[in-house]
Amino acid sequence: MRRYNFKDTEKKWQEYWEKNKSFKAEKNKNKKKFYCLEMFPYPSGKIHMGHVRNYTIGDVLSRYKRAKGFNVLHPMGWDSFGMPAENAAKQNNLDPKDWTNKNIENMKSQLKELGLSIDWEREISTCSPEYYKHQQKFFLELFDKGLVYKKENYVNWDPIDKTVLANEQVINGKGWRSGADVERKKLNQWFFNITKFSNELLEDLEKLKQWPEKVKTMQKNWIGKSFGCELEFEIIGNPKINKIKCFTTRPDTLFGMSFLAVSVDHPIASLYKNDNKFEEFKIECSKSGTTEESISQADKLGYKTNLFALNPLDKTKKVPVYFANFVLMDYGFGAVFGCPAHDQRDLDFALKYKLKIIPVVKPLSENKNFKINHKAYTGPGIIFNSDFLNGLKVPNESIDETINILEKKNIGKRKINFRLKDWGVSRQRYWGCPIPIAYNSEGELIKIPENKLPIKLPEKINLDVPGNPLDHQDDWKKIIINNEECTLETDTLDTFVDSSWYFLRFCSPTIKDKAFDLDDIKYWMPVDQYIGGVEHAILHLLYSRFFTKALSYKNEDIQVSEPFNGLFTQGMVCHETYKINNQWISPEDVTSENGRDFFLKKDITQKVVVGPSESMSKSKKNTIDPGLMIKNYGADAVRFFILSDSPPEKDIQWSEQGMQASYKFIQKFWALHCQIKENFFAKNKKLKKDCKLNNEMNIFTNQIIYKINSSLENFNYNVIIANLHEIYNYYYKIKDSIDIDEIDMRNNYIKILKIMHPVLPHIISECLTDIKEKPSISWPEIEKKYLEKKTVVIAVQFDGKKRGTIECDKDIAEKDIVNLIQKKPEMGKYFNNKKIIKNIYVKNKIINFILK
RNA sequence: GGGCGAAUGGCGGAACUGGUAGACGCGCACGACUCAAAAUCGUGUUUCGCAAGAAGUGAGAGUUCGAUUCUCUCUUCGCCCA
Repeated sequence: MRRYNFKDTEKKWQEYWEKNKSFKAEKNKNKKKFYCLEMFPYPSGKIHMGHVRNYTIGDVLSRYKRAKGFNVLHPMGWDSFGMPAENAAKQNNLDPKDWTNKNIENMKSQLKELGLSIDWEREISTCSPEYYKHQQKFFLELFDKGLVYKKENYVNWDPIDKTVLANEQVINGKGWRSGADVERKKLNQWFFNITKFSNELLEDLEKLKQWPEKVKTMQKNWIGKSFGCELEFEIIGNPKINKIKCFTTRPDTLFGMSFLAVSVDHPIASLYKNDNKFEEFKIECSKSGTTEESISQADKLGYKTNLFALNPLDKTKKVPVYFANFVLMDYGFGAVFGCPAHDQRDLDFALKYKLKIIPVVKPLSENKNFKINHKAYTGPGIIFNSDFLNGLKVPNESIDETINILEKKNIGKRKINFRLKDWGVSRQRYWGCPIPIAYNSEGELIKIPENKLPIKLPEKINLDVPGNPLDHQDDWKKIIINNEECTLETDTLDTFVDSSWYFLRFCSPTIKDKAFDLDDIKYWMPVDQYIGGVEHAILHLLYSRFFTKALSYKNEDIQVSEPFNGLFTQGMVCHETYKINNQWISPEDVTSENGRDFFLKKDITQKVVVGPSESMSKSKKNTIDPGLMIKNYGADAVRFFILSDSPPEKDIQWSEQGMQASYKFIQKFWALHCQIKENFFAKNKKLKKDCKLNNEMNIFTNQIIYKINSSLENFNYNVIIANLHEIYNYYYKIKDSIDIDEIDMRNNYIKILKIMHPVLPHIISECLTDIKEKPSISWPEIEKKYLEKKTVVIAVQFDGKKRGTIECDKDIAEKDIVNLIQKKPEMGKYFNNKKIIKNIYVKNKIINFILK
């Protein structure tokens, strides 16, 4: 027996797959397709463990589906535009393109070392003009459909990256990439009209049966549909303004109104242009970001105007008008009425500025002296203190009935409002897809004509300039359109645009004149299984859904309404954190003898402080390099470990011990294979008959195929690993047995190898060819007769408590098993002096005696 | 503050539609091999108990012949939104 050499063997099979184009996907309408897609990576330089987990999960599924006879499309590409390239290039005086392409080459070879069953002929890269030229066409197509527009608005400005961030890219008031405090700034920006599809994006979530509920809920909340009404308030105090419009979901609390709050960006702000104190207030407000979150966390600030608003239901009541920092211009109409008694935010504001607090909803248990102190009442109840609304039940009856009244009086209108805002796609960066728009000398907007596309990025330019480097490219910016000299738009597109349609491009990756072939997407789309991190649950998935809908909007040729039929979100890879003197230390520099106390490798007198296990990140230095692991243990062992231990949707702890155990499994399995080969596959052996263990082996094999099969269908990949251990344990037990028929063993063992193949493709391919089998896999059929047992072990309960088990024939009748148990001496003590009131018998599982 | 989810040995985790809790792995203990160690192999490993046995799936209740699984209350943790 030779030791298993994973280095040579894995290389051999990777070359074999490449040479034989084993994973090439070709459209074949006679075959059922399966499109398996993992979220494509950003080419940052090296692959990380998150990639290993993501792509291993997808690879196991792809190989399984291929074995099952599906025509599998399993492509890979690169999300290659974006800031890190630009920053790295600036720091090291490189070209972003060179930096990116070098990273792609490196990561591609790393992915190949993992033994992934990818059709590399379909590789795409979003920074290539071959890709983004189609994106520019889409931009113009969406422009023509009225789904793209330009407007001036406040943006989240990242002062470090010097770019605009979408609301969802602002986390806790900081830029998601740079971590800088986000500022408010007014800019002219390009937008995609995603809100046009708000309702569709919400309703179509229902169609996505194979998506995690969690993700659907997150999207639902993000879209944020709310039912309410719009209201007009009469304003007095300044003849230039007589009305302000509001949106509210609680019109039934209108009699509790004690102020009206408007955004500092509201049109009426123009009345206070020369008011220094107002300008100061405005600056104060702009210090917090524009997200709902940062606004809600900021102190409630107000600026009292000389205006008053009349309560539309009782015009004898007037309330002051404030500018307030918690009112957003782009939600509703930038104005809200304040009802302190029933909204905590309004209450905080009212307490601060000593405004009236009038309760108008009381819980059923309270009387009409119900008072509000420091906690707003938002629960159900009954309307009071409200004239003709009194007695309405909150919330169902009161809201609806109030809107009816408002509509009748012509004061308000029923309205549905969405939290979702249009998608700002302008970025003031170089390394992104240029927007195919120019401006003529009058500043008019000109679409770039088809024959001038693509607008390619200029190469080898100076990036070390403030703001957008493209602004400084005077030669590049000049373009002649219809004999007129125009200036190119210098904004580039948000990289989320690049990833909003790449799954379509994979269907026709090399076609030149269009983004995809209709027939190709008709065959391959939608993606049957999409796999990626839950961190993209909102942004990327919502944008991709929008983009798909935008393309099929006014275009009957495209019948895809949802891009991803199935979605699986995998958990993160975590590792303990280490510190010395409050400095993070990499696991590579740490050593331990007992697994409890850790020391610095190069100086073992220095004790390392062990912190909690957290998701691997460069900043905490708790990363493990997959390249190194593959080098030390082999791809099969790494794949095996990353799937073991935890269910794929949950976080997994990386452990060196676990990694080593996986490596040992590979070695042990090879040793077992060699023994089985010698004992059962040698030519000079003779066949035997009536072997005792045949039946047992057949039962084991077919049961384990059944188990692995259902685990594969349900993403219970950690259970599959446990099953592979069981396979080893069982076959190790019978490997030298003389009580097994050779032909039977051979058949069973080949089946076993086949079901192990998706997880461990290299060693299993080697085992198969080693016993003269083909390395291409067809999934073994289950022989049902072996799933049905002849005898079963039944649990025996007395008064619901298990007291023992009994082996008997399958499907035994109730009276027979009762007889059998009563005759058993060890059961006697449970029956003594007691009467059987009844017994509950569940066939082949359990019998329960109720005694008295 | 709201929504969603989770809690099972020393650890990661199994358990089909309510029916034998703890599969599988790690760790640990003992043993074999060895001059010795590592590696490897064998045995054991929920807790209490010498044992027979009893208890046991975050806490408490409920439904049921029977609950890790269903219902309610609570505690803790995680994620998302605010």
